[in-house]
Amino acid sequence: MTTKPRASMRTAARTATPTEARFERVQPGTVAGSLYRAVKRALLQAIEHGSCTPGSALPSEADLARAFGVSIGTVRHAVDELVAEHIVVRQHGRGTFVAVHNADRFLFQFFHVERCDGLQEVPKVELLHFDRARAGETQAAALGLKAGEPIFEIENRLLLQGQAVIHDRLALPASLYKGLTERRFRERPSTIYHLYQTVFAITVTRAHERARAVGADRTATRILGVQAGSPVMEVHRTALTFGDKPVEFRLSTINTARHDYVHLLSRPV
Amino acid sequence: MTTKPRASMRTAARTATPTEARFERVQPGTVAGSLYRAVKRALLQAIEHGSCTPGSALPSEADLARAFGVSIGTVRHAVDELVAEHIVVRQHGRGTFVAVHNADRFLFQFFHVERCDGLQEVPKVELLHFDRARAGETQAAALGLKAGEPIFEIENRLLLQGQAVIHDRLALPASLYKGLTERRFRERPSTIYHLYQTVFAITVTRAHERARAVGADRTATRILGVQAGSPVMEVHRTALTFGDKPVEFRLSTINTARHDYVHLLSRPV
DNA sequence: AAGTGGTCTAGACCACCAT
DNA sequence: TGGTGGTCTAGACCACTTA
Repeated sequence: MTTKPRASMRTAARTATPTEARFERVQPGTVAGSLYRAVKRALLQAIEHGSCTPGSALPSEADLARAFGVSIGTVRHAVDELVAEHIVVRQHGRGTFVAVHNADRFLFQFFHVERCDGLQEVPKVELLHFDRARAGETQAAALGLKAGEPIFEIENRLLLQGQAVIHDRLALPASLYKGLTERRFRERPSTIYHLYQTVFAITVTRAHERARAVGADRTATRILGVQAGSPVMEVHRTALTFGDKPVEFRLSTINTARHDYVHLLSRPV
Repeated sequence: MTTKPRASMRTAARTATPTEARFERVQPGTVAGSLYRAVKRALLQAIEHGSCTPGSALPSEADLARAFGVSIGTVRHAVDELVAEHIVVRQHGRGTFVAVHNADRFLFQFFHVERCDGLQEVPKVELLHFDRARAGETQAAALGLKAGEPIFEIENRLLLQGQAVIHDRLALPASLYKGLTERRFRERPSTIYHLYQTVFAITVTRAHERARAVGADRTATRILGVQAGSPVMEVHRTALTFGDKPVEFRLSTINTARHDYVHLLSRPV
């Protein structure tokens, strides 16, 4: 396919390389025929399979180019796409790092409720319930399981400005979160997605949500303090990891009396 | 955008005249210091000021590089960003075209209501009311006007699968849409944003929405056929053109009994 | 066959960060 | 000062569309 003879190039000594990943020369794959896509795939594999852990630096672009046997421009093209997908983060003068799920990222990418006047705030999360259960129809469908397969079921109440605004019911496939306990969940140091990422090597990369307006049921009145039957928003979120594999289903009930669900159509570049 | 946006694009490109824009050599500007940003600004100016009209082809990348006195790689970097912002569309082997607001783009970028089972459909729009009015507080704030400034107020009912699902109330600054008449609005050949673009040279580039759940009022019951007080979604949308200038405010009431408001968090690349 | 965008190379120099 | 990403060049060849 390529005219250039790719002479065997020994991978450079990686004594200074901060990750453990070993990269080999790439050829344009058959699936997505371009070289930069092959490089991207290789980097994704390394991140997905734990050779490059969240927060660690990738090898420098020059090193990657040498290791893969491609030019720097090709490496940059691949990394550009990973940056656009929030998989890695570039820092001028420092390096390129595997993105970490911290509070900022959660607020920016995965949390869309704010006060009517536009005030944004990281929600305070109260754990209400933690249990093992079996997937119902909806949960199973969203998670790609069969009904009855084991899941963790977790209930949270989210507070904004000290007020209960959101009731979340999470469903996690038990097979993906082996060893998860209530204590471990409760004592996580950061966001829930940070817990998934650091303890279970599950990185949430994308999600999709479907929202509708419903009347508040008993549960909503009890947990959010709204009147029975009063209008609240109900959001079904499925969170995905690499390869669009579902790793969390979340049913949220939002009291939109003093808060809005915000949606930006086409972000600026 | 699961279907092919090709056909419409193709027609548009064939009928439109090639661009008349004349480009001069660029220097790295003082605002955003890089050369490719200067190229991007120049292209945006040309599009915004009508030298490159919607549907027409940009000069080829080689020509742009010559005209601007930069290398092709620099031109591509600039165009890459315009593509990411949906300002232009590349077509391999044909050229790069100023994006047209057609039904496909509307569905893909600006319409987020679909049937619970995931069925997407271009809504049928019924005009209910068309009038000149004066901006209220909310409308003025969203549009960057003073309360009382003249606007067009337009009411639509949107049908999906033959059922009334959405009630839209649009507010347009009268100063931006001089000569707009009910007839012109009613007899538009395509989407509303296509009308803005072709007749008033207003291209909607982005929008932001704020959604909440409310009880259906008299108007909602009359127009959507829902029970008084039943939960419906209310969405405030502000549509923006270049430079984030607001050009439309839209208040939507959505009957979410059989339809969902959909939100994709982080699109794939 | 001619023209377009898509990929890729093999460098260069600059801006930024840490030491 | 050395290493990183950010920008830019001046080409080459490939894939695709149209005439």
